[in-house]
Amino acid sequence: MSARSLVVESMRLGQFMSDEISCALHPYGLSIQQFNVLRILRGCKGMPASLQYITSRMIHKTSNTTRIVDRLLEKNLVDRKPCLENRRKIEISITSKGLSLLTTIDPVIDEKENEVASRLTNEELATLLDNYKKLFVTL
Amino acid sequence: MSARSLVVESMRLGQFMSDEISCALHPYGLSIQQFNVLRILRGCKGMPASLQYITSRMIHKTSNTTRIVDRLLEKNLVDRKPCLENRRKIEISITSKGLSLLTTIDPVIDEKENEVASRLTNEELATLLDNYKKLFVTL
DNA sequence: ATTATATATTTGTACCTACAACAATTGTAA
DNA sequence: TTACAATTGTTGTAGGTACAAATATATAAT
Repeated sequence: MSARSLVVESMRLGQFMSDEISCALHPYGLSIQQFNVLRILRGCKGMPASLQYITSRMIHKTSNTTRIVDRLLEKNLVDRKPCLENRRKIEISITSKGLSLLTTIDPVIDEKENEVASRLTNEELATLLDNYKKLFVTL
Repeated sequence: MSARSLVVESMRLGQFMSDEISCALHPYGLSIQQFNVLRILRGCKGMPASLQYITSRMIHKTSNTTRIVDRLLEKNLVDRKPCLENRRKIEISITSKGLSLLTTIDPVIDEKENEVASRLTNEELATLLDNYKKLFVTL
């Protein structure tokens, strides 16, 4: 019985977290996936990233990165250039507009994350993350 | 820092669970949402359910139940009749074909759920579910 | 050089989610 | 009764997920 609860409640919790973040992002016109791609690109610190690299860092591995990047392009939040060394690749980088949007959003998301995490003590949180590791590979 | 991990890893875990179940359902041509609706209807034990009732039991509350039921209808896994007492409502029930499909799938899902749950001890599992309750309302 | 294989991205399709607008029906209150 | 609000379900649209096939380029093998 609790095997089923584990599966169902884990899905519900994931959905809950996703809803919390999506909701906080809504005023900025970003989906959670678009936001994630922007944060991945910021993490590259000036180095452009290939689509393949971005995909490997996303939560939904089978998500279609091409089309998510397309939407960020339309909003001028990212740049996209063919890679000269390897013409199969394209180089994606975050624009200054993208960076400044992230700077605006950062504190909102931080607060949301802290608000949720504050429902657990530090010990409970550590135990939870530890149990996650036993359940699945968390790169 | 671990506030962010909590949010991200919870989303990842939810995705992992969802993938595991989706994958097990794939040979039977059911999506996880379609499967969920069938299980909800079986739980009604002969009583028909309204779309509203089904929606209230689903993991994704904003999911479009009309269209998910449409697909189950096409496969003759559910029935759909107007409600005579309240003509705004419709009555959905699982067919015998739907019931026997569930009977086939049940052991496959049970095994998958047990396999995942076996990675934790009973005590760890209880603690995990307990922490879930602190994080969000699990009806 | 030609062929085969691997890599990197794009495109297509079915289904789902989120949100909003709409239509029909029912309930309520002046 | 008429008007207004609430309930129930449907439809439309944009974006996303999952899976598979297609395209282009690069690398390796013969």
